[in-house]
Amino acid sequence: MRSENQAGRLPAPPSPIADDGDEAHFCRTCAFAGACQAVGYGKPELRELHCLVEHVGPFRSGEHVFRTGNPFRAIFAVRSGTVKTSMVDKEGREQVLGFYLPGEVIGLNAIYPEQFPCDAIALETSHFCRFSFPAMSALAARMPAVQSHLFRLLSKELGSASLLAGDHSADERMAAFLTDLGQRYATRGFSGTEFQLSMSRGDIANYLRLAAETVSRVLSRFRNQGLIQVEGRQLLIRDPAGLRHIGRSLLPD
Amino acid sequence: MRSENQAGRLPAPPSPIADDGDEAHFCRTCAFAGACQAVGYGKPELRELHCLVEHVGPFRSGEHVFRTGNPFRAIFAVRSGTVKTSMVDKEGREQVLGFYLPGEVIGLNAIYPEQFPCDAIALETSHFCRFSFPAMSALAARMPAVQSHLFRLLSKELGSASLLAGDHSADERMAAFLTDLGQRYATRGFSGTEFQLSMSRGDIANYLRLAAETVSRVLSRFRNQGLIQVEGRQLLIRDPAGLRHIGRSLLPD
DNA sequence: GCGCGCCCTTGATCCGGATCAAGAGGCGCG
DNA sequence: CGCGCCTCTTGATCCGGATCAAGGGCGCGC
Repeated sequence: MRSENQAGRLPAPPSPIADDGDEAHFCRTCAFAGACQAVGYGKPELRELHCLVEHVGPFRSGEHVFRTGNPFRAIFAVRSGTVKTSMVDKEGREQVLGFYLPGEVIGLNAIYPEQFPCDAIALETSHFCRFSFPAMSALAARMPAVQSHLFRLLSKELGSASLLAGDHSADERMAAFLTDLGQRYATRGFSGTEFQLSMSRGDIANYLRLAAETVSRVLSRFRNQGLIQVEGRQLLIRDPAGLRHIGRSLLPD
Repeated sequence: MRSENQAGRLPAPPSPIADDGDEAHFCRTCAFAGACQAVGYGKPELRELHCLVEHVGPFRSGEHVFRTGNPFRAIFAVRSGTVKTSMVDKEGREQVLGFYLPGEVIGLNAIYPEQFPCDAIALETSHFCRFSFPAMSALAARMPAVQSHLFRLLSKELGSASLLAGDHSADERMAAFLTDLGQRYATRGFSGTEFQLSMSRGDIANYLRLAAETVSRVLSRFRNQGLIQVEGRQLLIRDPAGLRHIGRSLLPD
């Protein structure tokens, strides 16, 4: 399990790290930024939200943030690094459920079963904000903005979960995956066209329900078609519109 | 679009209809029963929850409960009948997202986008309870039980959405589908082994990401193996354990 | 009653992606 | 430095399920 922290051969772009924030501004790129803005900076409620946060990490590549069956006590926002969530089915096969970038939230699917239904594994050295869920719920009851923000986070994840469900070709899946990743990086203020794939081909394949060989082949084909430039895990999207068009049936709008 | 309401050739079992309830008891099989029980019957809060409900229907087979793009104002609990939710992608292909039985809730994935991201279409004559979402949110802020119930509903749906995502054989999907349907009927107090499939083979196929022909073939095979008895849309599960075993990799526990 | 359309079933063929196989490149470690 | 492991790539073959095709049953409207 080598550390992904060191730069690779190529000059790596600055590592995506969510803005650290401070008492007054909190993390600007954080998934809860909206909730904070809604109540206005400096209000006592923001201080309360800020207080129930605990910074945890670093987790090195391969380390678990939580494990299947752990009692559910908190949700986590990614501060830096990348995480994958995955389930292991009864036959011992891993199922990658998703990848989470700085500013995104993991653990929401643990609310109902009251224990984590999946593992969360760091793909590179990562840091998190830990939000105690009981405290968060109590705060939500007093702050409508926080409550509706939680509802929206949950509902949003519902929407994205149904995306990878359809029956689509390997090309469509791959194109949509890369486009989506780029968009999410862009949303958080990083480059949406040039970034590191922090997960292995095997993880991508598993997530997209393809074989690792197929992922490799599709990436090669995209490279030959001039859609992307890819060397190891370093990716450059040369034709974002073309890529988006291939994956259009899986992508919103 | 013929009405599914009339009984078929076979003597149909009593049509699943969620208990109508009254001011004191509300719908016992309803998805919100838990929230009501949590605060105790007869309390003023229950009256409030009961008050924000509006009964709507009947919707005949093929009619829309809501359409993609409709502004989101309310969620719906199925009171009687069955609904499918589906999206139509940019190529005009339909994607069935789910089937909802009496007592289950539709519309949760509309919270984030603030408009319905899918269509909801009655598969047989159906009735609903309509919960105004703004009113529900306001109530949730005052009643922790309602709030946590909403969180749990959302989180639960997150869990089930990731089920059909994996790459599984047609047999596994079909077995898991039938087992799941049976379980859900059983949870609501109906027979879990004998019921009507209220959706067409085409809808099942679309939902499971299979061809309609494959669904037909798998059902025939299951019948020949003595796992089920099926005549048209009337289904009897003869070997629940066997069926569950085939679909085990998709099923919880 | 008769014909038409829809849903369902079953058979034949085809194809995308899985699987099997082999080899290359990089990295950590002894 | 050399070895072994792991990841990635590329080629060859295979298979499950899609697609194409045909036919039956039933409900409904004329």
